[in-house]
Amino acid sequence: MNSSKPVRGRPRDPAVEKRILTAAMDTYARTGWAAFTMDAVAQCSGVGKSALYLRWSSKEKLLVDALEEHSAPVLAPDTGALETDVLALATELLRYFLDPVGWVAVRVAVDSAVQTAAFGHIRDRIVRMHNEAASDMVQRAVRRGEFPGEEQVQPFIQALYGAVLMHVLTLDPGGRDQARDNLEEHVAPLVDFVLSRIRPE
Amino acid sequence: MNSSKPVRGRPRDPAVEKRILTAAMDTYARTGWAAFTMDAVAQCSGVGKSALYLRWSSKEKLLVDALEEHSAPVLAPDTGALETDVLALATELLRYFLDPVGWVAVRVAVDSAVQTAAFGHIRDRIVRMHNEAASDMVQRAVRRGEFPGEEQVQPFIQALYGAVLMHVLTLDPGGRDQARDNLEEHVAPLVDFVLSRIRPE
Amino acid sequence: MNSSKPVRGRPRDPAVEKRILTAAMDTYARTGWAAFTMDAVAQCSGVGKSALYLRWSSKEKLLVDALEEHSAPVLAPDTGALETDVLALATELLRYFLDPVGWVAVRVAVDSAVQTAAFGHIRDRIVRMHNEAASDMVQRAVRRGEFPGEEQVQPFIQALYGAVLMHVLTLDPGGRDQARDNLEEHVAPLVDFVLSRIRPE
Amino acid sequence: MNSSKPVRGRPRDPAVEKRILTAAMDTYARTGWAAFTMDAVAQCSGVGKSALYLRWSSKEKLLVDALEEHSAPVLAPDTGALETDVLALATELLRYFLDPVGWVAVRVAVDSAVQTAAFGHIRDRIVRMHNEAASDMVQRAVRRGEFPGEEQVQPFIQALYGAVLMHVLTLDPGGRDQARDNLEEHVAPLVDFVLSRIRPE
DNA sequence: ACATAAGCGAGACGGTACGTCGCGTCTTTAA
DNA sequence: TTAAAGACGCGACGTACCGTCTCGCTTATGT
Repeated sequence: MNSSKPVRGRPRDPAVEKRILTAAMDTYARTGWAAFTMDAVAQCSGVGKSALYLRWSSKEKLLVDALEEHSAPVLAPDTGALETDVLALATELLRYFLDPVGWVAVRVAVDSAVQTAAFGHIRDRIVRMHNEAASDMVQRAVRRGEFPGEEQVQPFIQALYGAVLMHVLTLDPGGRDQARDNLEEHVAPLVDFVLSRIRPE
Repeated sequence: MNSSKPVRGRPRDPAVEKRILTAAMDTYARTGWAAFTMDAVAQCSGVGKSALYLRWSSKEKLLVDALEEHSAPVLAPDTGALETDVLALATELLRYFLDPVGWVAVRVAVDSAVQTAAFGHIRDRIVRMHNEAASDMVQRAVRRGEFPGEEQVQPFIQALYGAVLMHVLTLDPGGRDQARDNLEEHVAPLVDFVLSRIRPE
Repeated sequence: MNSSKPVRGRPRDPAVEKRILTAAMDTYARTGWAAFTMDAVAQCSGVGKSALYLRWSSKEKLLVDALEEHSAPVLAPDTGALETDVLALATELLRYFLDPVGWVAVRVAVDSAVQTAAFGHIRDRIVRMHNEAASDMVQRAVRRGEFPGEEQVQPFIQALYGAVLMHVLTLDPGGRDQARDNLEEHVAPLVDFVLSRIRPE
Repeated sequence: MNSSKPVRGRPRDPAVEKRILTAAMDTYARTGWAAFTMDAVAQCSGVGKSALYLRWSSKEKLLVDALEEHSAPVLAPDTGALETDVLALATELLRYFLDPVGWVAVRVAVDSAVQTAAFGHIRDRIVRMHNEAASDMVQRAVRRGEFPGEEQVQPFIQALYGAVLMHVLTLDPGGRDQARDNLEEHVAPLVDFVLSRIRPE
């Protein structure tokens, strides 16, 4: 069925793509946006700049793809009960936000929320990616009768996500390190708060 | 007591400082980070680059100060009841996040959360600035017996702030415009949800 | 044999080099050292500053090369007799010193005579360039028996060059303009004097 | 009699002028034109920039005055005979050209020969300063009948000065050091050449 | 087999912003 | 009014990146 691409010329080396994305994440994670340079990524992945611009037309686009590639997108396992589902999701989310890779998603989403064209639809993809898992989870709870009404789904998700995000944002560098080793301890109060009044008293 | 600075040489013109900060916010708000240029700010404020670098050693530092200067830091009025206080605060917060100036605060906080030196303590300042108003508000509620316990203060604030932040993050450009004109409508569900967590059943 | 440079990457465009050198001389000649700006040269030659600094690490270096490139280095024609040779050389030299391009050579030689590193060997190149033609001329005269002894060659050349140089240095702006149109008239007395030193009585 | 200047306000400190001129020469001699900075001169002489610009309207003007102040202007002693006069003058001239202070004169003269207004009459002053001593010397010789005719005066002076100048210009750094310790040895051949045919055979 | 087409590493290129530094002026306090 | 200190507007410096462009070479397909 691949007769539809009668590729003439040398085919793209898939290894190159992989090397670039890895190098991109490495570079960003290690040195931050300021030193996230196309030349640096090229050098670090042993690739010419042509290979980069052949695939991504700008730095931003590359970063987003690198991000998407290297982020296990916060799975929300079906534990059978909302409470445990939420705890698992929040824990996973905290781990994600504390990881350089995960934090990039936040950064890009925040950046792209205000930018105009060519950068705007990136936020969509990131938001959607994260929303789906959470929505599924809540829908299951609704079906089980654990969650009051349809109209509180978005506020719930936004409060949950937002609480974890704000919690991370509030931590100082030392706190971040400490949190990485005690995920549940940091997450529990937030989950407790968000679930209170939903849980049958 | 001011013998410690016997003012040698020409003193810095405070008007210059003001003009720069205004021009900085203008430039950023109008053109975004990409076109937020030191030369542009200098030109637009009728100031030499020396005057800029005499006060701020980098673009980032300048932006942060401009931010702090020009952001009325989300006053939480004392309406006498937690419910109305929270609604007012959340509305103000939404307006703030939808404003270019306000969104910069988020951007910088997110950026600086992961960076190390020379950019790190900025997050502290921003976080602290926003935390104070909210904490005061909740403390008042605690005193009035409207708020259950001390240990839920931080989760409450983080959920409230986070929910508004996530809400803004979720909006597409069109939604942002629409939200600016219907602040309460967007804020109400979130406030309802968060407040229902602490309402006695 | 050219295996020593296997030409990796895009080769430098020789046309760029040429355009820069021309623009450099133009800029210098028109506006003098004060307005001889790297940005100006770049702009005027339709070239980025990168292309400039890729080849010359400083303004001075560029000027020197521009100089060398665009100075027909005072040819001393073989007329068959010392007297006419000297007159021709001196006339040519006067024209050269009165030309902005030529005077740069003097300026740079004088500057670099006292500077130490990174600017010093430039004087050598300029001096050597001018010395060769003159030495050839005198050697021919020595072979013809028109010039007394080997040991007077350097004093002779230095007196001849020096006399023309001092003559130009002595002229006021008006005099310079007038001299440009009457080269021989200005040169003749100097040549007469210098030649009379070696003429058999 | 000094009632004609009923100086109001604080009188100028003459020591300041002296300190500045000394610091100017020091700075130039040590570091060359590139590092000859108004701020540097001010700092090095313990003086504010105002004091500098109160007296000289530009860097160039200051340098010229510093130059004039600190250069014993090549005295040509009356030894009673042209030959010894010329030898003394040339020796003194060589010493002068080999001295940083003296070389500045050359540099400024060369620079100002091509520059337009505000810098041009400086060459006049320098040229005149040096011309007077030499002219006097030759006039004495003319009166004594040691020098042929009036019309050869300028060529003679220009050849003499020029020969010494070119000789210095031709020296490499090592040669300059060596010449400073053997002035006569370097000067003698030049003087011999210029004086030949004038001296009674 | 050999032309044609594309991928790829390397790095030149036109721009543009960076942060620094110097000029010559201005503005303060102290003498 | 001078003097020391240093802020100020301006503009060039030399560096670094962006995104594009050419090289020479490699690796495929199509004839």
